[in-house]
Amino acid sequence: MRSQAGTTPRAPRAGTPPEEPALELPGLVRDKVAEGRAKAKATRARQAAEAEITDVDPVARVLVDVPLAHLDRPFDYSVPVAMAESARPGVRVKVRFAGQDVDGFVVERAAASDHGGRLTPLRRVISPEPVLTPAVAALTADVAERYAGSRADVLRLAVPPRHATVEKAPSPAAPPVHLDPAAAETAWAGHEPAAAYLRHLAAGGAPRAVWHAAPGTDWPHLLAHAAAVALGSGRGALLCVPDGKDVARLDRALTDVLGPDQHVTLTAGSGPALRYRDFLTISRGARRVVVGTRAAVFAPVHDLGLVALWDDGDDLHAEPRAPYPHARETLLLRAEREGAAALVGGFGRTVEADQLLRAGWAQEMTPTRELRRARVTVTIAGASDVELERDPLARASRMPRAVHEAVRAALTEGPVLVQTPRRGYLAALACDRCRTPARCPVCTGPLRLTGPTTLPACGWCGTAADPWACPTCAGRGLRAPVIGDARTAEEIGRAFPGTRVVASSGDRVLETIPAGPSVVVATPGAEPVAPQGYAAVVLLDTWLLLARTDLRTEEEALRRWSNAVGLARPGGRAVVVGDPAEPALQALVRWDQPGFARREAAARQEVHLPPAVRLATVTGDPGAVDDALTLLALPEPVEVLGPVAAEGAREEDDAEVRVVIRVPRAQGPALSRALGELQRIRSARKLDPVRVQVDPPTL
DNA sequence: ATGACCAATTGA
DNA sequence: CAATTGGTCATG
Repeated sequence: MRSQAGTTPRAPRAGTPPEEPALELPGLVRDKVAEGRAKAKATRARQAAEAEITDVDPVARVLVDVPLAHLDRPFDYSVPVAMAESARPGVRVKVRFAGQDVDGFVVERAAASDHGGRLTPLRRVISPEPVLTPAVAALTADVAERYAGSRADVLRLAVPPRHATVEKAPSPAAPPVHLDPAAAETAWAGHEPAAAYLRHLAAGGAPRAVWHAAPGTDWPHLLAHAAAVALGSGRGALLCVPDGKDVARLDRALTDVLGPDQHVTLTAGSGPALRYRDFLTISRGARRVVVGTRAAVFAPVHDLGLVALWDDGDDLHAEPRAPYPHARETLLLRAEREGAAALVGGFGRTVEADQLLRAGWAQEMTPTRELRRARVTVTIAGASDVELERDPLARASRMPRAVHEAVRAALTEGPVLVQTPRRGYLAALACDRCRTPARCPVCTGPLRLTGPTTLPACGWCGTAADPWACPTCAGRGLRAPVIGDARTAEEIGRAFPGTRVVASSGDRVLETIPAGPSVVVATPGAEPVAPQGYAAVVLLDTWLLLARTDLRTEEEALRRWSNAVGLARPGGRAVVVGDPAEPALQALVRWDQPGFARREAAARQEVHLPPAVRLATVTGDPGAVDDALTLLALPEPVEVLGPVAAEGAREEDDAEVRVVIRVPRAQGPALSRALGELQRIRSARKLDPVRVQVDPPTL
């Protein structure tokens, strides 16, 4: 390769800067200078050999993969002629950065650089595949900013690792698709204003809705129809669900509605090769309908027309890796930036979704009164002591007679689902006679079993409860009230001899249920789907889900119950064992999760909790957190709570502390900016790291 | 991170 | 006075 003038290996002598040491320096220094010159000469020779710079757009802006927050911006490199074509925006490159070879993405090509000095040439284009589309590049910037995290971290979530073999294979285009425009409106009948929403979507619009599904709704089919409408408008669709089981359901529904080979599924389970293959299918535009779990929110869907999220209250939507983005927030940022329609649906309603309605960001979509009536009837069966004592059968199976009768009747029509809280879900103890939750006599904290052999002790202050006496009935016995699905299944088997009873929970989740009359005992979240829906759904021990002390206890319990009741068939029954005075249970009976969320939102506003306020935590060593607070330029008004010992920290060895920072909702972006700035300063000054979480899912 | 550079600090 | 250490700055 021919060298350019001024960059030839002979150039250094002529180009020597005036301040460079002259030749009469002592021997040692002269040797050093000579050595440095030889090195520079070699470098320039190498660069000259590789780096004749292209004429058109000779500058490549590159995001370098370094973990330092203050380097989180594009750097300019020159583009050698050999890479003029391949170094397109979106490709992976290798560049020299701060003396080392690092990976990066080209985000832009430009005619000139505003960088003063000489540009180093790109070292290598790793592959000409443009894996970071402009839309996703912009999204990663939004997400990093929102969560005060580094863009490199978000890019790692957004772009899967390369797999060279997979890249060689082409991605066949989807076959032509034939859609029935009326089918979607028929499927959505009964949810208002779905028809208007779908028409708007079909016409290329970007309507946004928070959707409350009627119980018994075959939601995968409705979402598949919505995706079909987006596809019919010449655009793509991205559907995000909590787990692999839901992906599988939606996968089947999409095949049903769109035919085969129109969509791609993305799950965490598939290996690196499959993951990259599916990613390429999407980034190359060979498929434009994508369904997946939270990792799919960054999928580079072409011409995105619709983003949909199912059951946004499920904690699986929260990414556990820094900077901890939530699928809901990422999708909504995406809908805004890419002008796509949005659909946030579920049997429940989160206060965050309610916030979208109150802010006027989205419209509400709910079942009509008629549809709700035609669907599932929910009743509460009180589990009063009296009833239990009179009814030995009920006592054995924790089922009041009313439940027993309902199950018996339903079994003649179809399968029955029994939801029972998970073993160890909360190892809080209760009196074995009257079932009053056992409380610490010192501080009224919940008594727990911390180990199989230890005495029950208070979960808050650690006081051992020995001896213990029930303040209600003076009983002396304690029991772990969570019986677990296996025991429950056994008990139900005895109560209904001749009925098939199967269990689904934890690591043994049933995909399908046996044909014919059967009782399925499942823990929350592990309920199998019955093809035609359940004839009856029973919720046992509802008080247990409410026994947690978490912020979202009630909302979360209602969500789990709603998801179980949602699996009932149209015309089915649901019977709930619990306290009829409990507001969450009343909301379930009335199928008024939106009303519950609205009241919950008001309550949170009063006590300054999200989403009425924007909240962030800063965690780390006491000194590091202290430094962080000094450096933080927080917006006003602001509340800083703590520092207090961080949760989960063991007493002696790692004494991490945490502060909670909250600001009015409108100051959220300012808080994110301040925290981002903090991380940049901290990283530039090499201070001890702190973990920043914006909107942590739990506190 | 890594390296360069400058300034203050330490040792002979 | 030179050698060393520590803080700051830039990385294209």
